[in-house]
Amino acid sequence: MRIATWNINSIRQRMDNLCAWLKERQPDVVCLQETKITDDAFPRAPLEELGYNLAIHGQKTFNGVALLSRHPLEDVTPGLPGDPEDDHARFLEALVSHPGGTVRVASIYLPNGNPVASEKYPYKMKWLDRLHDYVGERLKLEEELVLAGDYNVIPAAEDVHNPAAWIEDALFRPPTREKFRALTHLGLTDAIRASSDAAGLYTFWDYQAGAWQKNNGIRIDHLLLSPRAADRLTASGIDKHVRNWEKPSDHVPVWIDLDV
DNA sequence: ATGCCCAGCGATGCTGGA
Repeated sequence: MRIATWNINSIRQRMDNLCAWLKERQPDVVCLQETKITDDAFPRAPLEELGYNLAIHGQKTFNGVALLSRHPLEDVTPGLPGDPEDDHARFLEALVSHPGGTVRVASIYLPNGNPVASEKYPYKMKWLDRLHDYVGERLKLEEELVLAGDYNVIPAAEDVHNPAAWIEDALFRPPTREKFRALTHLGLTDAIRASSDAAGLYTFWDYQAGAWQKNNGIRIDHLLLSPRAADRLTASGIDKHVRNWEKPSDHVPVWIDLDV
């Protein structure tokens, strides 16, 4: 089973690229972020015509997550537990039911957190704490669990072209990375890092200042796997070439293959 | 040294992104 994540930066602006990439990569499940659309306006038809079931959790203007799946989606649950006041559409979980069993998949759009001196940074840190609590509970189920999305966290120096320029940024400053490590130390495997120590495996390049042309990128889109999912991991990849397409998102798709 | 670009909203220049 192939599972992918992609921050598409507006479903309306990216539908042509999304459909072209679906045909090319043939994923079974896709976690989307930054759909930027309300559920009633979500363009379902082109995706359903390609054979995907949809689960969507959106809002007007910002955020918005979705799941596409060739297999049936059950237990569809929007929202990360732990803060009833949080009305951002940043989390959507479902159980993918395939012929050999089930895989639980969550599409995650973690808060950016900049500027650090604003209320946005504590919101990000609290969101990481909530995710930590959620993962602790979920791992008790000993399922195949895939937490995929835009984490807005650069895990380590080898995941950023120019670490010095990012050291005070909400995506890379040490307290952020500390919380991300605490999360993975619960027992999650970073799928890309399971197969390569190479530096320069980026998933985002800013639209500004020729960042793409200079390969001034960062790795912030991750698939984190439960032990049972990690045991089934056979391949992973970053579809960097999509950043060269017309009207690209600033993020590119990341995918894994699970032998299930 | 700083901003550069893109999207949404909605009517024009702002916010948010990372």
